[in-house]
Amino acid sequence: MRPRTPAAAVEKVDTAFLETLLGYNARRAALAVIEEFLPAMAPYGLRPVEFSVLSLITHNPGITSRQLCSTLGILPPNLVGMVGALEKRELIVRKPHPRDGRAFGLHLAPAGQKLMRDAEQTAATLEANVASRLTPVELRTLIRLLKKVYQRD
Amino acid sequence: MRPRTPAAAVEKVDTAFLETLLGYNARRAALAVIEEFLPAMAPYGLRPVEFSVLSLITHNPGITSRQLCSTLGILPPNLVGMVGALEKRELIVRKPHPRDGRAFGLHLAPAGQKLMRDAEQTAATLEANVASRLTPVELRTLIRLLKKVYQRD
DNA sequence: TATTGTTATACTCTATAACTATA
DNA sequence: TATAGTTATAGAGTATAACAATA
Repeated sequence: MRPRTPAAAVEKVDTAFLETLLGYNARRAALAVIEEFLPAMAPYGLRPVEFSVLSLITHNPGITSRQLCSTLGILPPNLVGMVGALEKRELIVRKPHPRDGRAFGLHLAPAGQKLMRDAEQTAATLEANVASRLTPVELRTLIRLLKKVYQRD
Repeated sequence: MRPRTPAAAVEKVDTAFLETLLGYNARRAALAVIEEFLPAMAPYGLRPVEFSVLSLITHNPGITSRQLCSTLGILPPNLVGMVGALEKRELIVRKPHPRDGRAFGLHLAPAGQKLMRDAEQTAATLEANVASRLTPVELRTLIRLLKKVYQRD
């Protein structure tokens, strides 16, 4: 047996094991994309979750808070302040729900419509930039496989 | 033009646009995997980041806090408490760095070695379960593409 | 009885500024 | 002058319990 060098320094960090784990890689990739998303959405005053909420309202006018929560995995108490703030900024309006007196239907206000036209365009452009590290086929494959991971059947 | 139904209810939420965005899909997939990771690591008293830290120390004995931070994207002030707690649990030990008097080399203590043998085995098994939603080829492809996204060149 | 929206609150995670000791 | 580790602290994100109004 060769005597071990005591307390040797690490020159290059070996991440081989962590890189075999899907969770590690998915989290690092998500953080890398969000890191670019943050400054791109800052001019609109939107953080990622706020963008997601407004995007769902855009494509689902009349959606309720409850539906937003279950779709995005947000807890109801944590959505209250966000919806309130978006309403205060006059980006959305709350209308009575047609069939459920407890709920409100959320709709884009005119300012919100204008904002989201630009913001979704910016998001799509950003997507193209991030995707430039991949071929179009690779990006489609990546998104398809990610969906298989999180879409429970 | 057909008159719009005012304030109609949303029956099924349309997530088509968000699902075109890599960041949205990567975040959802990462959360889905971590959701399974949490209870699997709970018996070891490890949260995801603590597992990552211990795994890096396992495969890089003598690694410094600074190297852990830059590898995992953690800020130094947020690592101090974690390293202190792991040391207090006698999972790791800090030894003087051989060449840098400011730094410490982090090493697994005997209890940490035993814990990580089991924990990394559990992580690998969990990986196989999550991966059962994908074929082996799909999993390899997915991890390769995720690395392309977050590994800056 | 169950659900929607809400308040209050606590806990975790992440971020910034400033200090010390060593390089 | 720059860097490793640290302290204190602030902010963002996420969690549970409990309530009023409505289903």
